[in-house]
Amino acid sequence: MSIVSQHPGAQYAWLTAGALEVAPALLGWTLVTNHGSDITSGYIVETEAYLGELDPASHAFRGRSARTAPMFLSGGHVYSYLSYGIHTCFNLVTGPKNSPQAVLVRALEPVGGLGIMAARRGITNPKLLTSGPGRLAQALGITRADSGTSLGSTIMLLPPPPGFEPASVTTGPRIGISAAKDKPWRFHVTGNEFVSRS
DNA sequence: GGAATGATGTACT
DNA sequence: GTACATCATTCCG
Repeated sequence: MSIVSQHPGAQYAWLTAGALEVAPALLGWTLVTNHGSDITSGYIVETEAYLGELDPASHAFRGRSARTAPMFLSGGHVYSYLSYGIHTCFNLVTGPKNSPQAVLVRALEPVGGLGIMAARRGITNPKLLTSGPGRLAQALGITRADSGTSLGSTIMLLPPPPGFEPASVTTGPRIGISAAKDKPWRFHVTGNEFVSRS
């Protein structure tokens, strides 16, 4: 049985909460992508919250543009963009419609489709497959074409498995930004070896 | 081990 | 023209 069919009723309504609530709550959820027969998945172990118009580090800080329009959709949509000309970064839009907020998924612990991920990444070391926003997007086959789509068909989010113990969460400043560096809006599973930085 | 750097597209000044 | 929510490689110690 595939990991997808084990969780046929994934619910996304809770993603309309604020990014600061959703970002830590996503830790331990499973992100799944399904491209034809290529199914890849991983536990979310690192996230960052971006608070839209209130947050100078957010792409939505200066308002809506063609690129950032998906951030203005309701929670449960996808916002993906090209970073540094090379890497795709994957975000989950949160909050109600026209309240631009998003959670950047920065690292996964690989669960399913390791061979597919390795082929997409061109490497085999499991620790380097999904430990970073550009890396995980490549491993899961997420591109800018997914920006503005909603969760459910190609990209899915599944609750933590039964019996999953809530992990200890470490909070700290976000990575790779120049504005609002003091805001502790990065969350990761304490001690997990797949986070992009400890 | 860590620091520096090139790659390369898009948005915005 | 400059900055950028990054990564892999190269250099130095």
